[in-house]
Amino acid sequence: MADVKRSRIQTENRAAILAAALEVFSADGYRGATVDRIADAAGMSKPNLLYYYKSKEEIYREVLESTLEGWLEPLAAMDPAGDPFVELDTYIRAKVAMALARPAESRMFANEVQRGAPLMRDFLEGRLKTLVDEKAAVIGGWMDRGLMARTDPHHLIFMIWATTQHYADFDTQVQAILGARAGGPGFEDEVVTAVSGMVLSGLRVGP
Amino acid sequence: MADVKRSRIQTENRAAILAAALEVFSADGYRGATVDRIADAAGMSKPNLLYYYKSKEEIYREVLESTLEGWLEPLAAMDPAGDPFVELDTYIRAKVAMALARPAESRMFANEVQRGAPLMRDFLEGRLKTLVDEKAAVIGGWMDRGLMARTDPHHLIFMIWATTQHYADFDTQVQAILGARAGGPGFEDEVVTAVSGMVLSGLRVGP
DNA sequence: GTCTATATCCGGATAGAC
DNA sequence: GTCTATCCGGATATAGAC
Repeated sequence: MADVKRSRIQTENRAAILAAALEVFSADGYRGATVDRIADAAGMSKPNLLYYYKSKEEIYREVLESTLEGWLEPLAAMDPAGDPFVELDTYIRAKVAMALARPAESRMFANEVQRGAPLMRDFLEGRLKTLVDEKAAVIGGWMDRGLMARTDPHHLIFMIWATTQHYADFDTQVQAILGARAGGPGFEDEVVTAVSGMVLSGLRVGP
Repeated sequence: MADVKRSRIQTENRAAILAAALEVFSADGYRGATVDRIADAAGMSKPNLLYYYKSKEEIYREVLESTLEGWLEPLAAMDPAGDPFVELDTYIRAKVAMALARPAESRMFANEVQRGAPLMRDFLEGRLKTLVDEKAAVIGGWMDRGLMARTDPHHLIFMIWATTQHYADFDTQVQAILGARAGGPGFEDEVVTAVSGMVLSGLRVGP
């Protein structure tokens, strides 16, 4: 896929399709999305779109796979040798930034998982589980060394995922409740401060 | 709606339709769901189903509205006169129990919000916002009185929502990572302990 | 490479027999 | 109240002209 030689127009059109598909899939899910709306959003006709990707599923797989890796990076970057609170704060900061910068990707994954992850099962049980188990062990190590309070590392990771992705997946709800406060220029800092503060303050070890 | 007289068979069929619809809508979203699959799951023919509900949208509205109120109750029950940690722990406990007992409802709401909440907008900006603002003020009052550490009350509520609903909406992912540990008999307690512990420990005021 | 036209199927909804 | 049959719009995908 990645090594095929393509003309400039091909590259551009494929990119336009993937960008359009991301928006449609994230809003309506795989079943609810239509090739028609993707083609519209990509500014081309439906047959033309199907010249680049043979089927709706092929587009979906491509969008999923091309964005998945990016969401693993911040967790993978967590350094066992670092200070737990610096590492966790950095992680939370990165996840909040991603949720606010690329909410459509977050919603697409949420959608896929909510329908039982038919296309992501292997990824969830394989690469993701391996990475999470590994990082849970890192966090457990910090606890063993008395650097942070004891809690279940897996649930701590779930908590960070849930709280950060909430601002992407439930953006509509957050905006309905916070009004103009949400989405403004200082909002990312506000969220990072609140989330990081609440998550980490409970993990500090008493002096 | 509620006052119309109905035969026993009508009552049963309508209930079967709503139960089936909940499953289908929660997995595939409004657009992705089909009347056919709902009818199948309800054990009746499509025309027969449409004898009870005139359209797919009517079914959807009914399922949404009939389940919405239940999810507000635990928050509404939070008592300003109570102890903050008892009240918040009770709230978290109730939300975890609901997420594990009725995950399909949680996923259906998540789906509706993720697609921009076309049918729940008024609810989000009205009843929900009012309730959240009111309870945020209650939490703010506890902070003013020095009963708990200071943090943004709205984000605290979001955090409780996100962490508890995570176990319903991302159930597939949680199971992929935790394996047999998830879903077992002691799992609800495990989740309550982890979530309540992490959320509340950071809010305790120093001795 | 991109279009028009179209084959084919599926989904929502209705008509009318029983 | 429940069924079979069916209409019709919309959806995926393809054929073939340009």
